[in-house]
Amino acid sequence: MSALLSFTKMAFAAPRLTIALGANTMAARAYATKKLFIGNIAWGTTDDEVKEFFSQYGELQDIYLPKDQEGRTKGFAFIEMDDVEADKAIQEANGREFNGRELRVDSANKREERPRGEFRPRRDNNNGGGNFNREFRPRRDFSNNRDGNSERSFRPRRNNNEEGGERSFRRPRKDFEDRE
DNA sequence: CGTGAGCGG
Repeated sequence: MSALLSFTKMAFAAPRLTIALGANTMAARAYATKKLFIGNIAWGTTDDEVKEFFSQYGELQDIYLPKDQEGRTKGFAFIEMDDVEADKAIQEANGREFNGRELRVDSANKREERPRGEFRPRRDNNNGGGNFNREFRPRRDFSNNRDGNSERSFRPRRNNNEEGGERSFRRPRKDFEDRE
């Protein structure tokens, strides 16, 4: 009984092992890191702001935010940090407001982890529901002029606009008057 | 771009 008690006491009293890292922290990065995808970032957000925001969950091993020519964020970022801290960041930072926008924090595994050339739909904004079922609409068939003759189905409309009485005046052929 | 769903080097 007492042995069991002491065991549980030890288990619960086990101090959080704090490994005193030496000079090079990078070499001591024995634990896994995780990359996070941060979405819905406000336009004017900078690297330091993102870094500062997520440093409260742990030390950032990497941070990258794509920007356009004017230096503004494209709206998302990638950070890399310790695994458990990254999970903590997902739990706590996802949905939190940052610069007026609700952040979306999730693990990032889409671009470079894509195994084979899977089909990646670009922005399909045809139905705003967010589902990517691309309804394929066959475009109009203009292929019936492949023989190049007069079998085309499209005929240019005659110009019948009589705006202000000034219809398109067609000059009479002088050949007739001169000839006859 | 009176931008706002997404996944970088």
